[in-house]
Amino acid sequence: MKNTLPCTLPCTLPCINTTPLPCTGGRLRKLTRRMTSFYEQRLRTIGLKLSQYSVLMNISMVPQSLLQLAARLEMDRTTLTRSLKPLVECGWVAEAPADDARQRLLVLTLSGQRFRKRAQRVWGEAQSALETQLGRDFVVTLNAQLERALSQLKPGLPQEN
Amino acid sequence: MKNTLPCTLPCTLPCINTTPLPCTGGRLRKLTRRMTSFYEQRLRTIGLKLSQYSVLMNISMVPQSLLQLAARLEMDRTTLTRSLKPLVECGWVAEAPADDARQRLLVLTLSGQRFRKRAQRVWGEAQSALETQLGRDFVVTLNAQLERALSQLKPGLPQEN
DNA sequence: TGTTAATATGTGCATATGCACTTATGTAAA
DNA sequence: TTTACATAAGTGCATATGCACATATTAACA
Repeated sequence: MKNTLPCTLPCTLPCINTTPLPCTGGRLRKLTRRMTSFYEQRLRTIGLKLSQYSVLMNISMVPQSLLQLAARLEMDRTTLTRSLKPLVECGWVAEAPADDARQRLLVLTLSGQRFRKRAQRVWGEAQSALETQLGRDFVVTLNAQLERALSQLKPGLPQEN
Repeated sequence: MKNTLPCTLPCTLPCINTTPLPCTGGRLRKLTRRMTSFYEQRLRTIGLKLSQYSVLMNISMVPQSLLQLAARLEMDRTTLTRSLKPLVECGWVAEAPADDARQRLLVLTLSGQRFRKRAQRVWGEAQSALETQLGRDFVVTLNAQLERALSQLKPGLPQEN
C-alpha cells in the first residue's frame, strides 16, 4: 500500500508500509520526558522539582510578579501559583508588596538564597552528568539548536505558514 | 556576588549576577510546549491530540498489545489505556484477541485506517508548516540531534555518571 | 498437578495542569 | 466623581498523568 506522504525523515520505529512517524514533535516530547526525569531524579534528593528549580533561579535573578514570571517560564499563571505554594511555605520565597497593589512581588528570602545555592549545586551536577553522558560538545550544540528553534518558533496562536 | 558555578551556556534571560539558567532541560521543556501546541492547534481540527495521533500511527504500522505500545511511546501504560478509550469509542481502534488471553491486541479498524490517512494529511501539513517556519534544513538537523540524544540518553533509572 | 511467581491489564486515588469565573485594584472617559 | 473597562491574582472544576493495588492469565517448578 502506497501512502500519500513520503517519509521525509528518519523513522524511529520499523516502517512496514513506508509510513512516516511522529517526528519532530514526537521526538522532542520523548526526549523531554527522559531529560526531565534525568534532572528530577537528582533534584529529588533535595525535594525539588525541575519547574520549582527554574522558579527559584528566576526569582533569584529578578524579583518579579507572578504574571511576569509566568510569561518568562511560559507556564500557566495558575499552575505557577500552585507550584509556588510549597516554596512560600518553606520560607524560601516571600511576597513583597509592589507599587501596584494588585501585584505580589516574588522575592527570595535569605534562607531561600541559601537553598538556591544548594539547589544550583545539585542542578550543576545533573548538568555535568548529562554532559558526560551525551558528550560536552554535543550538549553545547544541542543547546544552541534548541535556542535557535525557540527564537524562531514563537509561542501562542498558530503562526500562519 | 560570585557564584559557585560558571555560566557555561548561553542564558535565555538577562543575568544580573552571572547566574546560569534552566538550561538543556528547561529549553527542551519550553520548546516541547511550543511545538506540541503547534501540532495540536492543527490536529484539533479533526479532534485529535498529538499523543493520540502517534498511537494511531503506531498501531497502523504494527498491531500490538498495550504494553508494547506503551514501551514504544514511552508512555505510562495506564495513561495509554485512557488515551485509547476515545479512539476505541469512535470505532477507529479495536481490540483483537491475542494468543495470550491476557493481552488485548490493538488494531486499526477499516474506518480507523481511513481516519489515520486523514490525520496523517493534517499532521503532514503541520510538519510542513514547521519546516517553513524553522527552515527545512534546520528541522532535519534538529531531528538528527534529537535522535542522537535519544539514543544516548536511555530512559529509566538514573544512569550512573 | 498443585502452588507460586511472572505478566497483562484495569481501577482508585492523588497530584498537576489549564480554563472559566470571581474578586480586587488601577485607568480612562463621560 | 462616577461609570466602564483593563489588569493581577485566586479558586473551582474538569482532564491528564502516574503510582499502588486488584484481577486474570500464563509459566515454572516441586
